[in-house]
This record gives sequence, structure tokens and C-alpha cells, in this order.
Amino acid sequence: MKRIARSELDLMNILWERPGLAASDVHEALSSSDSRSLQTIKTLLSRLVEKEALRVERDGRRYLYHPTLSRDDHAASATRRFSERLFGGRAAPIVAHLAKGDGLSETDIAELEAIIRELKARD
Amino acid sequence: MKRIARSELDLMNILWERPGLAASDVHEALSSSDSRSLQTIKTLLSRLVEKEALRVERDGRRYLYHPTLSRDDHAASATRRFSERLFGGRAAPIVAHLAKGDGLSETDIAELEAIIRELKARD
DNA sequence: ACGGATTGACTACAGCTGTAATCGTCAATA
DNA sequence: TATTGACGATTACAGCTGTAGTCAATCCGT
Repeated sequence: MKRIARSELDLMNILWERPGLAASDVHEALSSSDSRSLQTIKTLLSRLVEKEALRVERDGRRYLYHPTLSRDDHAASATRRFSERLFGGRAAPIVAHLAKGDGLSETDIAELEAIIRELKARD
Repeated sequence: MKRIARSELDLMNILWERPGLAASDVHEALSSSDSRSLQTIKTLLSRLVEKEALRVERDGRRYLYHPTLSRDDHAASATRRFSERLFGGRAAPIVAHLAKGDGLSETDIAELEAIIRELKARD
């Protein structure tokens, strides 16, 4: 499985939320601050199909796109690579950076607590 | 400041630890599992200078390289971008992924606890 | 049936990345 | 002093990324 590029990931995010969209749907679903043209989106979708991150289903003369790679698998391996490369695999510095400048919500903090409790219970 | 590529980051990591190394030193300092040639390292160092992530100091007829960008600044912005793109800025899913398959050390967990306590104390 | 809209296929192309060879120069050494 | 080796500068080049234009086929409305 080839690597998913930054600009392709936006499309994956949309298709993980709502699998089975056509190219034009994906284009519309993109944030309005995203100025990429429909043609660009189509190219990116094709590349994702080549990379086997998406598969297509024919629907008349258009394609509907479905993720092959699960969001969770991708997130897990991307996260592992990221933390490895920047912090030698440690999690705390990541959270510390995000915590600076109050980027964390109440619920996010609560979830972190739960994870920690869980980890400590593992003994 | 241009983006730092994956393969350039290894060199930054070394120079953040020990600023002022020459190209050959950096090459030696790389993990032995890294097979890139000295020439490759030199090219990468030049690019980092162009990108203004490093500055050079002359030492006879060679250069010593010093980070311009601090490790902390880089880590902070890279972390923010990463969590934004994959998890909408939330920290908990990142930790959850790293926690799967016991990737977290005792000290890492202790540090996380400390950060959480700190966050909750902020109220 | 015709004309505009839509769709995938194909092509384009510049910039970034990864990896390295070559070249000219200077320094140390024999 | 002639050679060898280390150094930066320049050049190379393929693959990946980001962004899009063009084209041929097809669908839909009139």
C-alpha cells in the first residue's frame, strides 16, 4: 500500500465519513475554503484507486468510491510513524505540544484520563 | 520557512542534539541502519540551508551546521498540523493509537498523568 | 434529434524528494 | 613537489505531489 499524500487525505477523510460518494459529491463535500477544482479531485481519486486506498463501484457511467484502507488502520500507522520520527515513540510530548495554548477540549481531556486509567489498570 | 522533508528530519534531529557538526560528522552520527551516502547527506544539508532551517559557520574549508529553527518550534507546529489533519485537533485518539499494543513506557505514562493534572488545574 | 452538461481517461507540467555522480579546489602527506 | 583525499558546488534524474486542461463518450432536457 503506497503512502497517502497530504492532499489526498482530505478526500479519504470525507469518504471515511460517507463511503460511496461520486467524484462530484466529494468535491462538494470539501470545505468551501478548499479551492481545488473538480478535475483536481478526480485526479486525486484516481491516484487513490491506483494506490489501492480506494476501490470503485460502477454506477451508470460514473464511479462511487469506497475506502479499502480503514481510517483506523491508517490513523494507527500514521500516528506511530509520526511519534517515532519526532519523539522516539513517546506520547507525552505530543500531548504537551497540543496542550500549550489551550488546544484541548474538556471531553478530550476526559478521554485522555480514561485512557490513562486504562493503561495503569493493565499493570 | 519551507517544509522539512521526511528524510531531512533525521539530520535535523542529529543537529538538534549536537549543533555544529560538519557533514561527515552528521553522516557518521546517523544510525548504521541508514545507508544513505555522504553525498546524499551533503545534498540534504544544503537544502536545509536553502530552506533556512540550518545556518552554516565556516571552519577552514568546511562548514559546521547549526539549526536555525528550534526543535521545539518545529515539533509544536508539526504536531498541531498532524493532529488537526487526522483527528480534528484532538489529542486523545493519538494517545489511544499509541497505547494499543503497549507502546507506552512507565515514564511516558507518568508524564501524561502530570500533563493531565496540569490541564485540570488550569480550570 | 440536438446541444449543453457531466464523466472518466489521458496528458501536462512545475515543484518537491530521495539519492547520488562529477568536478574543481584545497590540504595534507609522502 | 606530485599525489591523494576531503570538501563544497554543480548537475542529474526518476518518482511523488499538487493542480489542472483537453477529449471523447454519454446523459438529459427540449
